[in-house]
Amino acid sequence: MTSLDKMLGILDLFDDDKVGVQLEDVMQLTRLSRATAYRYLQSLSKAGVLAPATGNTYVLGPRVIELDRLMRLTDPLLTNASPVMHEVAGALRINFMLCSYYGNKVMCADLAWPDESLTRFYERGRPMPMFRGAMAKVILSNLTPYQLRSIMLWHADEIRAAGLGSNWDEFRTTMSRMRKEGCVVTHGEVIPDLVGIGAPIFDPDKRVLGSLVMILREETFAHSGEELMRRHVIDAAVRIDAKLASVAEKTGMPALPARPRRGNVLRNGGAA
Amino acid sequence: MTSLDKMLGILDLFDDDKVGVQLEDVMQLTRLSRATAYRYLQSLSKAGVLAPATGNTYVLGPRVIELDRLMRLTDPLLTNASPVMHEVAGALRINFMLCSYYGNKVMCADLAWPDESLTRFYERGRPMPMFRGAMAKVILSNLTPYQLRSIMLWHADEIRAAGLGSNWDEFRTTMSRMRKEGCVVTHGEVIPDLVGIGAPIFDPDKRVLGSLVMILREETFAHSGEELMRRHVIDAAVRIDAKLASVAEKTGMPALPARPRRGNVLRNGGAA
DNA sequence: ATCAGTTGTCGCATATAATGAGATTTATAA
DNA sequence: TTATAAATCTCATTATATGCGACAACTGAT
Repeated sequence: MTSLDKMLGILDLFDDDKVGVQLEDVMQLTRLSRATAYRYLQSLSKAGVLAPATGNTYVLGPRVIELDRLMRLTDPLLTNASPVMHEVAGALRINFMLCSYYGNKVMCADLAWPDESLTRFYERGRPMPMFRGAMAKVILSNLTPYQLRSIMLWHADEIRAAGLGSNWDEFRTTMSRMRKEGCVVTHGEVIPDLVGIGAPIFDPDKRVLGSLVMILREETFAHSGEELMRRHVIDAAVRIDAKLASVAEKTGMPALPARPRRGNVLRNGGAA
Repeated sequence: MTSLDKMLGILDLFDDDKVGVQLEDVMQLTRLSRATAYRYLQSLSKAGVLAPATGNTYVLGPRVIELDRLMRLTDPLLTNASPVMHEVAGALRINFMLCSYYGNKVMCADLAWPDESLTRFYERGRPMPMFRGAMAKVILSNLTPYQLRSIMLWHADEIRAAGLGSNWDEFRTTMSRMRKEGCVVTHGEVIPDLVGIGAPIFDPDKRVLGSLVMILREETFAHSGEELMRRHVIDAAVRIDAKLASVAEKTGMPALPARPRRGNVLRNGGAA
């Protein structure tokens, strides 16, 4: 572990219950001297990632907000897909979620939540499971064979536990079948009593960018007719694909932001 | 400049027009070898701050969104002040902005924008000037003498340019007067034709957390009566202070997140 | 599915640059 | 203002980041 990694490890100290880190925390984490712990905190503070606070603590800094703003501004998924999602959700009075794929994580990127009778379990920035739920499966199934192979290599146990196959051939077959279906329907895999209907969103090069997911109660789902709902989701996703393609056309391909990809996964286990 | 700083410097490469960095950019920035540039990118990617993307580029990663979510969840300003601001803005049909103070930066934390006839110049995450505009001045004027002194030491020219005083005594006097006023009114200092009326927001220890700013056109301002508008802003700010205090009471002081502070300013020029 | 070309990683020797201890300065609270 | 705690600096030491070249992983074209 390099000093770079140790410094970045400080970010791991933050979670929902810990809003500020103290020198002690850093010393304990890194096993480094007081002076060096301060040096790390200083570097992060200089970059604005942390900010010194009262009470000998350091809190997350303004840079985080700035960078998040940049992402919101430039994420093709947010800028193109969100409007479509909100429109469709509003018209149908059904809840939707937009998920983004980041090489090793599936994250909720945006919500359209017209049906307030359902609690907003999800929220922007919350990490989603990788092998459970429509949002994840629809993305997984549209990855390249190469990507799938490396994921299998490192997450065989989780894949088996999720019932996606106990070996490479089974996994591959399951994924292939899901992909051909055009969308994935899951029942209570993330939250009990909720059905997710997910369709993939592709960039102009046909790489999967993320997923659009309809979320409804089992009861509503039963009344609405599966076929119809699937069509709604797929149609919306296709509209988004077209929008992405037309933007790419207009701006001349290269201007479209590059999309996340797995790193050198066979070596690092998909940590990147 | 340490290697830690050089690595974090990679974040500077991103801006509104640059959504992905390439190896070349990093090598040029750091003047380091190909291998080391990759090492930096790898560390940042492992931490999720960056994500490898197609086209040999690295984009901002999911960690940024996660950390931003944490900040939104725990920022006392957002959780306490936003609801009050939205309520007041809605009732008056006047636009408001909530600004946060981060030791060396003033940033827009949230907006309530009921009057859509004004363009939304501002947005969450956009850095604000430090010496211009009601949002900044109201915060500045409520810093401790110690903090003011160190700011004067490093930003004397900017302070003079902003007309806040050409020496320590003048600056101190100006700040003191503003503080006693209870709120600051500025005309077109950030955007022409817009008036800002800002009031400070304090934590239970009477330290300034940020500012609440009413934003209206010169014309509207003239019609509305300055005194009345000032009262509206101050009243809202006081309500927020009370809310913050009562939360602190209930949870038992220490649970209230610590607030940003300037680092060792006399040495590092307030970079932290 | 296989294969050439590109992008990313690794192993190792070397020297640079990070580290720890303690002195010193800066910040905060009384 | 002064006392106390927090943060930073100085400097000798050596651990560790660096660069080079070889190699592996990935991409996309056949």
